[in-house]
Amino acid sequence: MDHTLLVLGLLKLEEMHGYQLSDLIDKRLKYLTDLKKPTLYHLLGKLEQAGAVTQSVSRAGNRPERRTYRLTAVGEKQFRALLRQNLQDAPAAYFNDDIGLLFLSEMPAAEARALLEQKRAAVDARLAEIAQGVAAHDANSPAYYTLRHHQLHLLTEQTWLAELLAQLKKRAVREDILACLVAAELAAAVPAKTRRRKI
Amino acid sequence: MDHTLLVLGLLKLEEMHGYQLSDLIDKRLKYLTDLKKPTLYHLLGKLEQAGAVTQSVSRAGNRPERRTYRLTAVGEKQFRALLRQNLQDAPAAYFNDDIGLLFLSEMPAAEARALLEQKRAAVDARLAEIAQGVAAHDANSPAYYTLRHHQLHLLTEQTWLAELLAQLKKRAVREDILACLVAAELAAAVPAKTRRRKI
DNA sequence: TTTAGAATAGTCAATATGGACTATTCAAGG
DNA sequence: CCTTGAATAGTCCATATTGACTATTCTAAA
Repeated sequence: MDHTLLVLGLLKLEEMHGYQLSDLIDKRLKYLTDLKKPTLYHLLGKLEQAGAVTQSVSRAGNRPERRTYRLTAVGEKQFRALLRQNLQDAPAAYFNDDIGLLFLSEMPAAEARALLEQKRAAVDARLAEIAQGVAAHDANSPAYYTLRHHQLHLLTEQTWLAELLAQLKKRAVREDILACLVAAELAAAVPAKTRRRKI
Repeated sequence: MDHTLLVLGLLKLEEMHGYQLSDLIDKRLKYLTDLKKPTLYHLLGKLEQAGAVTQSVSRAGNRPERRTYRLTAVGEKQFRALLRQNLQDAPAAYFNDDIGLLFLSEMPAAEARALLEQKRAAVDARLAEIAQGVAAHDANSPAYYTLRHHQLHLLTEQTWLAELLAQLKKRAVREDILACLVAAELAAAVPAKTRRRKI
C-alpha cells in the first residue's frame, strides 16, 4: 500500500502530529487502509530524514512531547509524483480467499459449503454497514469514493460466492490440483520449443 | 496473506524442495499471491522449527543441496485449521487506488482524468489476458476459481472507473477533504453524549 | 471524591518482506 | 568447442510491519 502518499497527502492538507494522523487513519479512513501506529511513526521518521517533512516539538503540560509535522517543498514534489503514479497504475490485486479455494478438495464438500455460507453471511453484514455510509455521503466527497468502491467490490464478492456455491452443489471440485496447475501451463500460448522439462 | 496455508497445502499435495515451491508459486499461481523467495524460505524454516514439516537433504552432482520438505501430522492438523478459518472468514480488503482518489482535488481535473484513463486502459489489458485463462479451464478446476474471481473483480474495476470518470466530467470533486472526513463522523450513528471534542 | 476506563502520545523488540546477490549447471548457437 | 543466457537453489542485508507495552491525563459515574 502507498502509505507514503497517504501521509504526505494528509500533511499537505494540514500540519499534524503523529497521534493525530494515526487517529485520523484509524477512525475516519478505516476503509482505506489499516496502517498501524508503529508503521506510521517509522514512516514519519524516514520522511523527516529525507527532508520531506519537518518536525516542531511542543509540549502541553506534563504529557509526552508532541512532534508536529509539516510538509516541505521537497515533500510536496514527492507527493505530486506519487499521486500521478497512483492514479495511472492498476496494481495487481490478490485475494486471500483464493488460497482456501485452491484446497477446497482437501475437505469434505458439505463442510466446505457450510463454511462458505458463513463467509457469505459476513460479506452481507459488511455490505449492510457500507450501504449506510454510502447513503450518508455526497457523491463528490472524497470519502464517498472509498465507500462506493468498497460497495461495488463487496457486491462482486456476493455474486462470486453465490456462483461458487451454486456450482459446488451441481458438481464436485476436482481433486488433482497439481495436475490442473501443470495443465494450465501446457494450455498457455507458449511456443513448444521454449517449453522446459519438469524439475 | 495466508502464506502458511498455501505452503502447507502445497506440501500436503506432494513433498517438494524450496525452489520447486517457489517456482510453482511464481509461475502457476501468479494470480494467487506474489510470495517472494526469501519470504518462502523464511517461512519454511519456521514451519520446520514448529514441527509442521520435516527436511531431508539431498544433493545431485555439485549443485547446492536440495532440502526437500514433507508435511508432518502436526502440519496437517495446522493446515486443516487454517483452511477452515480461510473458508469462513471474509477479511477486509483495501485498495491502493483509493488512496490516490482521496487526493483527487490536489491535482488539475484534466490531468487527473487523463491519468485515470491510463489506469482504465491497464485494467482492460489485464482483463483481456485473464479472459483467455478463464476460457482455457474447466469450471471445476481449482485454478479456474482464482481466474474467475479475478475476472469478476476486474470487471468491477472497469465499471467503477467508468462511473468515476463519468462523474468527474459532470461535476468537480470537493476540495475540503478533511472537512468531509469529519462530517462523516458527525453523520455516523454515535450518541451525542459520547462524542469527543476535537484534538 | 475516588476510581475505573478511555484518550493521548508514543516506544520496543520481534517478525515478515523483498531487492540484490552468489554460485553452479545446462542447452543452444556460432 | 566455447560462450552466453537461462534455469537451479538458495542467501544476505536492509526495510517494513506489528503485537504488546509504557506512561500520563481526562472524564464520568458511584
